[in-house]
Parts: sequence; structure tokens; C-alpha cells
Amino acid sequence: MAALRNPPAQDIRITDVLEALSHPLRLLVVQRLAAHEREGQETSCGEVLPEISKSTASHHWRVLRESGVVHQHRDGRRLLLYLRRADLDARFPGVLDGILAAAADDPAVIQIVGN
Amino acid sequence: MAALRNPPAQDIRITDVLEALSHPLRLLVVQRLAAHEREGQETSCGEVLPEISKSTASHHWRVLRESGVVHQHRDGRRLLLYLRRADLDARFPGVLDGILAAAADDPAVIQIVGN
DNA sequence: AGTAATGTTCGCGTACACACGAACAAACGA
DNA sequence: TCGTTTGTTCGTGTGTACGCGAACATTACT
Repeated sequence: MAALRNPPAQDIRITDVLEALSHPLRLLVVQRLAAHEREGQETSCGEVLPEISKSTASHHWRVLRESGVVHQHRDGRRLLLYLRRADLDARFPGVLDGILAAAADDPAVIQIVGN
Repeated sequence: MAALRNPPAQDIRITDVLEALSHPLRLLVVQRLAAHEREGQETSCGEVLPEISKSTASHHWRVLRESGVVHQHRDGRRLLLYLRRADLDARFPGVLDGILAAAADDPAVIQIVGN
């Protein structure tokens, strides 16, 4: 299993972040991570997105990780995730908060589960 | 030529906006429109993106227009564009400004022209 | 009417996104 | 060591994005 590549903060690019967040499922993931974040918790992959097949989910983890939106690291046999809020806020002030607020009002993002 | 469909403000969706802005060329367009906007000018299509073939440019106008990022309307034999800043700021406060600030620092966005 | 200017639309090719099941890899526990 | 848990990787199929040239449409000018 290739080592998980989490890009350094200065390499995070706005176009990659926007592309990552433009997919409703990934935006939902980020919403859920933001909610967990408020409780100071890290979260395992399977816990965040239990509705989707593992291979599809893994594809989305990769996009989120390589764009710099989330950080992913191994803990035992699970992979833990957290939102890279500090890095994102430092590089792109206001963007993440604005998008999260917008996503909270978007029914298409909220109700992906249930198709 | 089918009438240009500019979606009403309440139909603008955050995922569509993010997808539109995730392409470096379209982000460059938005930067240029924002600059013209400060001078109170509307801009014609050919004026904003003279480096690219017409058909490719037209493809990007459509993405930007249908996502609600820009408004496009005919004036004589030209099509004028403007950034829908008021609508975007109302629906997604802070997002556009944050992205524009981020784009200003991204060399990949700035130097598309010259490939 | 005839011509020029400005974009759109069509058709095509290439590349990549996204969905899945099957197979593989790593870590833990009995 | 053997089986379970947790994700990744591989292979496949389908759809869509993006680039271009050629053709068309609309408006304006003469």
C-alpha cells in the first residue's frame, strides 16, 4: 500500500480544492468532518461515508487528500481523517467557511443519501 | 441560436459554481471580469479571452453562464458579460471574494496564457 | 443584396471522472 | 497461524469535459 501522500500546505492549490469540493458527495464528507471537528474528533473513513461501496469511497478519499482538503493517516487498521482547516484558512481565508455555509442550505448536498 | 439561459439567483447551486471555478481558464476569466467590474464596464466575450479558439471559449462561456457565475446578453452583434457578483454574494457570502484573493496568488491561473 | 464581425453549434478525438466487484495488503485478535 | 477488519488497488464500463476546425446564425455596415 503506497504511503498516503498529504501535500504540504504551501502546495495546496485553489483550483484543486474547488474541484474536490464541487462533487456533492465530497462536499457532504467535508460537512460531516466539520461537524466532527467541533467535537475535537478524528474520524475513520468507513465512519464518514458508510453508504457507498468501498472502492468508490476510496476514490473520493484520494481526491480530497491529494487536493489538500483532508489529511489522512493510518491508525492501527483504520485510516483516520480530519479536515485541514488551519491550512485551508491560512492559504484561502474565508473560502472554506463560506462554502460550508452554502452547502448547509443545499438540499442536493444534504440528501445524497437516500437515492 | 437558442436564447441564452441565465439562471435566476435562487437556482444557483454551490456545487455548480465550484465546478465552474475549478478550471484555471475559467478562473482567469472571472479574475478579468472582476477587474473590469471595478471600472463599471461590461465586457464582450472576445475581449476577455482572445487567446483561445472561439469554439473552446464558447464552451467555457456556457459553463460559466449556466452555473450562474456570469451573466451573458446580446448587444448588437457582440455578447456582453458581467460577473454576477451581487447574486453570488447574496447566496454565498465571502466565497467569491475568497476565491478571487486565492486566485490572485496562483501562478498557474495567472500564466495560462503563454503555453 | 453582399460582406464582415462575433459567437454558437456540430462533429470528432482524447482524456479523465466516477461507479462497481474482485483481488490484494496491512494490522489486529483469538 | 488463521481469520476478521479496514481500505487500497486493479480492471472494466459508462458518461462527460475539453480541445479544435468547419459550418451556421445573427447583427451591422455599405
